[in-house]
Amino acid sequence: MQPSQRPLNFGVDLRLRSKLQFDAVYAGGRRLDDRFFALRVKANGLAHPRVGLAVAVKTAGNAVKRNRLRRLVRESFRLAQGELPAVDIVVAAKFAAAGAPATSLRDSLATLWKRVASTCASS
RNA sequence: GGAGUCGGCCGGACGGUCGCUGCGUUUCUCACGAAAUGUGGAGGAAAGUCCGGGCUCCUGUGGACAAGGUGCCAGGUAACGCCUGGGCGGCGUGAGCCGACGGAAAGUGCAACAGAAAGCAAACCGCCGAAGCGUCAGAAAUGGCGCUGGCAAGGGUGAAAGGGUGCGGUAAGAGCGCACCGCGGACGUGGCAACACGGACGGCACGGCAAACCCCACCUGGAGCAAGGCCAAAUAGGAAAGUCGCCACGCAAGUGGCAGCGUGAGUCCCGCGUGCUUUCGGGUAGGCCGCUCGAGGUCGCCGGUGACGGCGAUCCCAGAGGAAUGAUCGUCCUCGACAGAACCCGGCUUACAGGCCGACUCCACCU
Repeated sequence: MQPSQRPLNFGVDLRLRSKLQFDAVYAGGRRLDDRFFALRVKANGLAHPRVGLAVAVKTAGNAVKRNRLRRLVRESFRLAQGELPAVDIVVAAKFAAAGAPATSLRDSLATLWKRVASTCASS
C-alpha cells in the first residue's frame, strides 16, 4: 500500500453531481460487477477519481437501509481513492446487497477497487 | 405481593482518531474561493399522506344551484373530521372503556329465507257456539250437528307479528275495565344547552332501516415549493441598426457576368442568393432566492374543573440538493426496536426492543 498524495477527503469534487456526468459514464463506461454491486467505469481526464451512487429505495428496502448502503460505499471509496486511477465510477447496488453484512460488502468493494485499478492500468 | 386501568417520559452512554455539512471569527487571495479554529447537525413517529391551517401562483363583483364533507350539547383553537368538559346509550365487580349519537309526524323506498300475514292489518293450527239460519232429538225447556259468523288467549314462522304481568270480565276473547310497569305527553322545576326530574291527561296510537335516497343545520374556489420569483451561457429561430465585393449595360429601377457558399486537388453540371458585425427582447442548460425566528422552545407567576389563555424572563435549536448528520477503535450497561428531515406548522392513524415515573381500581395478606 503506497502512501497517498492527497488527504483522504471526500469533497464535492470527488462526486458525480449532474445527470450529464452520470449519462457520460453510462454511455461510455466499462462494466465491472460482482454479487452485490454493478460498476460502470470511465476515464475522466482529471487528476483524481470520482464516484457516483445509484441505490434506489426499492433496492435497499427502505430509506434507512438505503442510506446505510450509500454511506458504506462512500466510506470505502474515500479510503481507497489513493489507489484508484483518474476515472469516474458509478456504483449501483444489487438486491443481494440489501441484506448482506457490512464486512462482506466492504470486502466486495475492496476487490472491485483493485479490479478497477488493474483493468484501467492495462488499457 | 398479584392482576389491571389511565396519563406522562426516555429511545444506548462516554472518550480518541479519520471524514461530510450549515453558521460565526481570523488569515490568505484582484476575485471565484481556500485554510485554521469555534459551534450546530434527523424522529417519536422524520412514516402513511387521512384531515386542518400558513405561504405562493391562478381564477372570481357578489350570490344561487350542483358536488363533497361534518352531524348529541357547550367550550378550546389560526383551523379541523382534533382536543377538553358535560349529556345519553352500551360493556366491565371496579379504576375505566366504547359509540357517524340530528330528523322515520315531509316524501320515495327496502326487509332474503321462513311464515296465513311484513305495514295494513291479517288468521294456518287453534278457541267459541252467546246472536241469526238450517237440521235432528224432545211435548216443552233444552241439547247435538252444520252454516253465517265471533276471537287473537295458546301453538307455530321470523331479526321483527302492533305494549307486559296479574286480577276482573266473557260464549270465547280483547285496554273491554282496574292495579303496577312501560309508552306518548300539555305543563312545571333545574340546567347556557344536550338533557334530567315531576307530571294533568291519553287508554296504546306513532314498528325497524337515514353507514338507502332524502330532509335539516353548518363548512368548503383551484392547484401546489417541480408553488413562485430573480440572474442568465452555447445553439437554433425572432426584431432592429450598420455594413452589404468587382465588372459591363442603363439617367434610374434593374439586368447579365465574375467572385462567394454547398464543394472536397482541379474542371464541368446543379442549387443558393446574401453574408458579416452590433444591439434588443423571449428563453434552455446552469446558478441564486424561496429555506427556516416559528400559531417556536424552556422556566416562573396568574386565570380556568380542563383543553387552553394572559403576562414576564430567557434561548436560537438541521437546512441537504446524485441529496450531509457517518466510519473506526476503546470502555461500560439492561446488548440497543421501529425507522431518515426535503417549504413550515396543528392533529389523526400506523410501526416499535426495552425501560422509567405518577395517579387510580380489584383480589390476597400483615398490623
